This record gives sequence, C-alpha cells and structure tokens, in this order.
Amino acid sequence: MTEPELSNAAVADALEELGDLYELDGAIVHRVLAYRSAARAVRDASVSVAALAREGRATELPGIGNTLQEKILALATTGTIPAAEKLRAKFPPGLVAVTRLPGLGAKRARLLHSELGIDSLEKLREAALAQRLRSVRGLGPKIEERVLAALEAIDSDPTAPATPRVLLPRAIGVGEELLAGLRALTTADDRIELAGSIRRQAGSIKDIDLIATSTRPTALARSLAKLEQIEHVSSAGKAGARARTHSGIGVDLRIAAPRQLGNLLQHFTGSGRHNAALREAAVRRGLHVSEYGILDDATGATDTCASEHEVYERLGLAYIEPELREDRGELDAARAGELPRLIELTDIRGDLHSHTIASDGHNTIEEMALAARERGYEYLAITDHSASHGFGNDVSPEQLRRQIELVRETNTRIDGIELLAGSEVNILPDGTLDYEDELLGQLDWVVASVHTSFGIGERAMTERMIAAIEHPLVDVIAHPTGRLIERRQPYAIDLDAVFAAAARTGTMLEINANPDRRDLPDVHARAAARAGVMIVIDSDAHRTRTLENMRWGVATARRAWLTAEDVANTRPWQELTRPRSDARAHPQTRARGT
DNA sequence: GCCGTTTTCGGCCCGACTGTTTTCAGTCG
Repeated sequence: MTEPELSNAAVADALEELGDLYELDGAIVHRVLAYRSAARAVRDASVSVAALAREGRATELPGIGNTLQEKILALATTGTIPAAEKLRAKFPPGLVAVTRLPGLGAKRARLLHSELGIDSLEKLREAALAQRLRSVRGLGPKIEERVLAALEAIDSDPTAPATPRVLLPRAIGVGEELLAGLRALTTADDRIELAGSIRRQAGSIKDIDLIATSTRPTALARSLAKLEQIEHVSSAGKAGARARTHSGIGVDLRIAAPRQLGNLLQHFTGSGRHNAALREAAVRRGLHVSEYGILDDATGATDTCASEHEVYERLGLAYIEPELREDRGELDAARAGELPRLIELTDIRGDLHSHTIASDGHNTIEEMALAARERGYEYLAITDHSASHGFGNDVSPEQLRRQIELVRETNTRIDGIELLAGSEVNILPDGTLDYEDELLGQLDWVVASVHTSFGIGERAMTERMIAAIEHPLVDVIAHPTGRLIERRQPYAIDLDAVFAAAARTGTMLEINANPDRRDLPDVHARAAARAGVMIVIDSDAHRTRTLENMRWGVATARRAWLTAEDVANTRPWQELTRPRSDARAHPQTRARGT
C-alpha cells in the first residue's frame, strides 16, 4: 500500500476556497461555478483524487480538466496552490466570511473592501454601526440592519452554522404536519405536495419545499401563516410564500395553476444542479424549461405539463426518479434509456443487523422476531454487540453461547420467520476480531464493524478493514465509513481498496439504515456496487420500532442507483447461505480470491 | 474553467425577490 494521499475532503476544501477567492477577484461566474462543481466531484469521489491526479487521470471526473488537475497535483505535492497564495495576499481571509452573510455576496464584499477597507466581520460591524455602509453605491440602511442582525446571531451562538440542516425523518415529520395543516385550510381541489430534497430522500435537509396548485393562490399562501408550526412569514403573494418554523426550518411554498403541476413539481424537486443540467441540454434542442412550462423556440409557444412524466418526455428523456436527480449521470442514462429499475422497500425479505437486551437493545429476541414477522420479513438476524463493546453492554463469549441457544430455541417456538444467530463483532485496531474463530463458526451471520480508535490514520484503518474483510467468517462490514450525518466526518480510509477487497472475497458491505448514519453513503454505495460488491441494507434496530428505519436505507440505495439484484437481502435466506457455506469450507480460497 | 449530435472557441438555466434605484444589480434557490 502506498503512502496515504491528501484526503478528498482537503482537496475539495482547497478548490472551494479558490472559487471564493476568484469570485472576490471578480472572475466570471462560470469560472467560479467550475471550481465549486469540481469541489463537489472531488468530495463525492470514492477514490483518492490526489492519486488520480498523479496518474493524470483526475480529468476522468466530471468537471475537472487539465487546469484543475494541475492545481490538485500542486496541492498534493507541494501542499499549496500558487494561484491561491497570490489571491490570499490580495484578499484577507476575513473577507470570505463577509461574503457568507445573508444579503452580502462576493461583489458587495469586494466593494466594502475597496471602498471602506473592510476585511473582517469586526470591521464590518463597526462600519454598520457608524452607518457608513450606506455611503457605498447600491447599499442602504436596510442592508446595515440586516448585517447587524446577522452578526448578532453569530455572537449569540458562534458554533451554529448559518444554515442548520435537519435529518430527513425530522424534516419529513415537520413537512407532513405542514401539509396536513394546509390541506385542512384549503378547498378540496387544491393540491399540495412535498418537493425538494425531502422528495429526493437526501440525508439532511436545509429547508422544506412545498408546491401547490390552486385556483385561489393568494388565499392559500396566506393560510401558511395560520399554521401553529410557523413562527413568521417573510413574504407571501400569489406565487407562494416563504416562512420559518418555530424549530428554525425554512419553508418555501410555491403555487401555480393546475395545468402546470408537472412543471412546478419538477422544478421544486430539483436538485438545482439537475435542473441546471436539464435546462442546458434543453437549450441545445431549442427548448427553455422553467417552473411555468417549456418554451419552444420553433413555435414561440410555452407548453405546460400536468405531470412530471410529461416534462421529461417533452425533453426526450425517460422519467427520472427523484432520488436520482443529483446531476450524477442520470440525464445521459435517461436519454439512452439506461436508467436502473430502483430497489423498493417491498423488495426487502429480511433484516440482517438487529440488537436485543443482550447488549444495548431494548426488546427481547421474541419481541424483535414478532415485530419483524409483522413487517412481512422471512428472516431476522439477531446481532448483538460483542465482547469488547464497552458501555456496560459487553457480550462475553459465554453469554454469546447462551444467546445462540436462546435464538435457536425461540426460532423453533415462533412460526413464520427464520431467526438467525449472529453478532456484531468489533474490528480491533489491529484488524482482529474480539471472539475466537471457534465461536464465530457457530453463528449463522457475522457482522463486523469499527466502534473504537477512529483516528488511527488512513493506512492503518484501511489495513484494519481489509483484514476483517478477508476473515473467512465475516459476512458483512457494517457502517463502513463511520460517519454520522451532520455530526461526524467519516474516518480516513481508502474506500477504493476496501471495495476491491470486498469484491475479491465476496464479503458484503452494509448500507446501515439508521437515519443518523445511512452508511455506506449513496455515492460510495454506488461505487461499491459498480466494483462488484454485494450490498446489504440493515436497520441496525435497537428496538422493535426502529426496524422501520429500513426505509432510510432503501432510500440511500435508491440514491445509489441500486436495483434489487444489487442487494443481498432481497433474496431468500437459502440463496444467501449457500455461497457463505462454500466460503467457510474453503477460507483460504476466499481470502486470496479466486 | 469546462466542454462538444451546432462548437477546440464561444458559449455555459431560469426566475423571484430585495433594496436600491428611477431601470437594475446583486443575491438566492
């Protein structure tokens, strides 16, 4: 294994900074966008982009050409990018913070710098308090107020991000309350739907997008203010309303005529990047797409679409599922008729990762089994934590032996579902597991995962993970990156090497469906499946109710372009167990690959 | 800075809103 490269996150941060600096420098918007688009491609890549750049292959990523490849190479080899050095000398770092304030952007920040010498939030505050901002052309008293309010908010909670994001389940919960409230206040023929990143089933959500068709749009927009969840409405007209909930989530309601429902839903489902790419492609065909319709240059007429299917059809595309609308190749696939038939929740036949009171779960084996059967599952693996889990929840080898007996006994007692005796075994820092092979060999299903020592470095973590993958008794690696959405970055690991090892050995990788995790993340799950890795979607339920979390895992799988064939637990248990027995009978073959 | 069923140069989505103007630039999604 080679020396770890500069992480993709670090490369992406550098490109974003350079984009910000170029924007301050007055570069044309497309150049700035090129940096931001490249930063996203780098962040999403599952292989080391620095390593790609060394091989001259970074240009294979979308949005990265020769110029950016050279800059990435400079960063990887010298630790810095010359252009960034030059621009940093020109624009003080505090100025970038100024561009982040609401109502201020790069152009205004640049004006403030050149005309008032403002180079930090502190100097901005002084100037605003002295009412000097209004001396700059284009700025006035309202902007001064807004700036001071924003600075006040930062003072009161310096760690809070400017735009807090909430996890998908919470966003859906609030969104559905708003839907119900609005529907109760409107006439029966009005239609209101959730759109935006909620509809795309993203991991976290910045604001809630609602779309509606109504014959009385102004009344509908006003009724938003009457909902008990709404703290205040910042604007309302016949086109819609913007508001904020008491919980601090932004709400955007847009309204159009019923015949435009398809256009509106398509537009407000996004993503912004999907729409931008869609429109650019449409322009080449002489069509101009907006939320109100499709303008045809040839006829000068604007066609409206009552359904989204019509929108895509009018543009020569197959219908694209919302989860795929991220500008990750879906337009080319739709044009070529090569979109995947995405997995659905009903394809799932069993859950292979669950906990009970034996470790940190809250229900008994029997309770979990009955709840799984209630969901229509054919099988459930009981996989409590292992001998070194800590938190007072260790399962000693002796306890695991008793647990295996208990699972077997319960299995004979309960009809209609197959219970599997398993464990979620810790992968220790040196790559070994915390039960003896003799004991692991008695289990039907072995989940292995990292719960300690996240900071051992990329090389050590990759070797640790691959050692577990090559262990002949390990069936699946759980939550392979360790990330917690909006809370914890993934640990440093070479996923490309992990995927190669998993594909070679037949060890599966999990999409953990816990809504805090959704790990593997969508882009990585897609890369893993492409590399030939079999994916398992697990709830990781710690109580009967959270078996329902499976839906978030399926959502992630759909965002990863996965079909039912890509996911192991869409199959009957007998089909899963056969290749496993072979592997266990010939572990050497398995570890070396065949 | 990227990119090519018009193109290796000249394009590169679309509209709403705000605050400032007096017809529009900047910001935002």
